[in-house]
Amino acid sequence: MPRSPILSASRIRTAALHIIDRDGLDGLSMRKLASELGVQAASLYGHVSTKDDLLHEVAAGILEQVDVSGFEGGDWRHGLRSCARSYRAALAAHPNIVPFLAYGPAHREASLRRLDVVHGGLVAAGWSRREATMIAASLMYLVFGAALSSFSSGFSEDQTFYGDRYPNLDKAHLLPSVARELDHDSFELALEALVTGLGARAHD
Amino acid sequence: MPRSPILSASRIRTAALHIIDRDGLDGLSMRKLASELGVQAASLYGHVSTKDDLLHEVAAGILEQVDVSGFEGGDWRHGLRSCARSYRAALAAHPNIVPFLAYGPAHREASLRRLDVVHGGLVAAGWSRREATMIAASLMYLVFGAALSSFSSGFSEDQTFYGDRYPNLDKAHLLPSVARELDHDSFELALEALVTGLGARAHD
DNA sequence: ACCTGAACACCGTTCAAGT
DNA sequence: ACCTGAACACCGTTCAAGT
Repeated sequence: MPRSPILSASRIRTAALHIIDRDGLDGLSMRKLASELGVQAASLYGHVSTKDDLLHEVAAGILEQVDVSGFEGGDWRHGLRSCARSYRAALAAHPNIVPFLAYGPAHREASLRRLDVVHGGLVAAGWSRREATMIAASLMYLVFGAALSSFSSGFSEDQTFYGDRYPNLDKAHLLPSVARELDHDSFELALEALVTGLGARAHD
Repeated sequence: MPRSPILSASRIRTAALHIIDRDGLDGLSMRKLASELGVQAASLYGHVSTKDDLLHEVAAGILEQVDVSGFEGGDWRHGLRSCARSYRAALAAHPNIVPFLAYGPAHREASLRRLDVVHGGLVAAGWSRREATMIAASLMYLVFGAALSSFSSGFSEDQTFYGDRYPNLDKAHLLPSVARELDHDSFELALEALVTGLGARAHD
C-alpha cells in the first residue's frame, strides 16, 4: 500500500523513451511500458491520455534539446551550421523515434518555435521571407534525411552479403563501424555544400 | 467455386499500396487488406510470407521507378540533379510509405543497385571513392528529408491556429495549398545549392 | 492448389471496482 | 487519489480442415 504515487507523467515519458531506444518504435507497447514500471497497463491512462499523445510528449522533450541560439550573432552561415549540428545531434541520440518525429513536425509547438527563430535570423541577415522559408526547409530536409536514412543503420557486418553484385561500391564503406564516421562526414559535406551554394546567391 | 485463383502476389501488393496511400501506413492491416480483396486474412499467407515482407516488396516496386540513367552522359551535375528529382518524384507519389522506405534502405537490393550506379558515375567524373560515397549519402539525405519532413504535410488550414505566437514566420507560407509549391521550390533550392557547393570543390 | 474457421498470443483503451 | 481486473474490439500469424 504505497502512500505516494508510483507513477508520474515524467517517469512514464522517461521509461517510454528508454524502451524506444532499446527496442525500437514498434517495440513500445503500453503493456510492456506498464510492466517495466511495475504497474498494470490501465494505470497509465491516469497520467497519459493516449499512446499517441505520450509519443508527442516524448518527441517534444527531444526537440527541446535543439539549440537555435547560433542565429543570435547575426551571421546566418554560423546560425545555419550550429543549428543543423545541434538538431542532428538531438535526433542521432534517439534514432528510433525519428520516423515519428518527422511525421507532422509542423504541428508541434516546440518545432514551430525553433522554426520561427531560424526564419527570423535569416530575414535579419537579408534574405527575403520566402527565401528564409525555403532555406529553413532545406535545413530540415538535410537534418531529417541524415537522421533517418542514415548510412550506419542497415548495413550488414557480413561483407560477403554484398558479393560482387555492386562493382562500383566501395565495400569497405559498407561496414557499420566505418559507416558511423562516414555518416558524420557526409552530413558535414552536405551542410558545407549547402551553405556554400546558398552563399553564391546571398544578399551580403 | 472459382476455378482460377482470386489472389496473386501482385494483386496483393497493388491493394496494399492503395490502402497505404489512402489510410496511411498504420491503416494497413492484413485483415483489412484481405477484406478489400474479398478474402479471409489467412488466405494472404499463401502468397505472402509476412506483413513485413509484403511491405518490402511494395517498397521495392516504388524504388524500381527511380531513374538513375542521368549519370550515363558523364556529367555528374546532370546525373545528380536528374536522379534526385526522379527519386523525389517516386517518393512523393506515395508519401505514406516513406517512413518504412527510409528504414534500412541499405539492405534493399533495388536500393543498392541504384546506389552502385550513382557511385560509379561520380567516380567516373573524377571524384574519389570516398567522396563519391559521401555525395551519394548527401543526395539520399536530401531526397528522404524532402519526402518525409515535407512542409505540405502537417500544416493547418486554420490560420488562427498559429495565432501571433510566431512573429517571424510568414503565415501565408503555412497554408497547405501554398506549402506544396513551397516544398517543390525548397527542394530545388537545396539541390541547386548542393550541386553548386560541391562544384566549389570539384576536380574538373 | 487454394481458401476458410477457429484459435493463439498479442495490441490500445475503457470502466466499474477496490484501497 | 491512485491503481487493478476484466472486458471490448482489434492486431499478425498458424494450422487443421474443407473444396
